[in-house]
Amino acid sequence: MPELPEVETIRRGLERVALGRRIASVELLSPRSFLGVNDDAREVLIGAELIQIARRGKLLMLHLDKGFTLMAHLRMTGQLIFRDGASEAGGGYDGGLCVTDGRGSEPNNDSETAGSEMAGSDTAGSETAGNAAEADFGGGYPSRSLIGELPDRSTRVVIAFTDGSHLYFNDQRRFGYLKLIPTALLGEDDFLSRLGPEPLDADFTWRELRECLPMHSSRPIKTALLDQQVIAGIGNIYADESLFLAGIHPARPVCGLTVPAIKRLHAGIRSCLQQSLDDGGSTARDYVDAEGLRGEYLDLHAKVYGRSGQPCPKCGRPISKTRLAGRGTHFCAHCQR
DNA sequence: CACTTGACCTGTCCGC
DNA sequence: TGCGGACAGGTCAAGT
Repeated sequence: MPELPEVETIRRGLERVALGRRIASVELLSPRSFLGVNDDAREVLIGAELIQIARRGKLLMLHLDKGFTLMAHLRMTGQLIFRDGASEAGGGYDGGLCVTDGRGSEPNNDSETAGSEMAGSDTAGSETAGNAAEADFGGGYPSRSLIGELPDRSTRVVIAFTDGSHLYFNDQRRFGYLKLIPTALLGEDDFLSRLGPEPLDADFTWRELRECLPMHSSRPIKTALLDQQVIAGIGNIYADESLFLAGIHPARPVCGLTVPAIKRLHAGIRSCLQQSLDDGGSTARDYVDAEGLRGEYLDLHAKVYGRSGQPCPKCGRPISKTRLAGRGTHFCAHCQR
């Protein structure tokens, strides 16, 4: 589940490999995964250069020249995967409107696009999985799509660049989306404009945390942490992890938090996010070895998440699991009060 | 008003 | 073996 560290990892990866590329075509295999597409979209997208990649919370913003921005929210199962040139041409899609350069947008593309992808100019030997090219990159929900052949059945949008490279938006469950909006209107986006502070910013102090928390509310601290309007970027995994590090019970009311507890929580949030970021989130590199995708991801990043019944790393008592605000919640009943 | 639950979606895992 | 159901969780909408 891509949370702040994973999304930031993707931002850095795409910045490294995709910046400066120019869009040749965009194919919507799942139109619902791409918001804000209208008659003007084609004109905006085709020929646009990717000039900057920013992040706010779990939201990625791919800034294009021409004054437009492609927002990407991966939600649960989203992935952004960049492949440098020589990828298998996109044929046999199951439909959907298709914004391409050569011809108009054709709702039916079966035979049309089959061979239309310009044969890569620098098609080398090109290995598939295992030995990814230097410029390949993938991040998001850990699945084999990160290293497998693309497009695959969870591919929703394919962005082809003029140099033959591709950016794939994959999303098994279609919760995520791409959204095209004028950069000048970013501030009016409902979700973006209401996001809380960035927990990894240098000026996010414990006082800042106290300020953004609803200190008079009796709602459980965990649900406050999950609220993107309170703090941006924390999801279920890092909420559980932060609270464990801070020794705070997830159901504890916000109004019951003392200053020392808030300081511990502040430290816990920052350290688990930073730690995960240092580990590179969950990117394709973690999965080159194939076996045990899930296990490795959780081993790397979780002390309590997904470990119910296993011994608490602090006291050795078994980790508990309950439901809070409809979410699986993992904690140590002894260490977290 | 404050908080909880359901819907969205699809792949995986478990039990019968 | 096959099938049904529970489960996973980010966010919004609806419900309590």
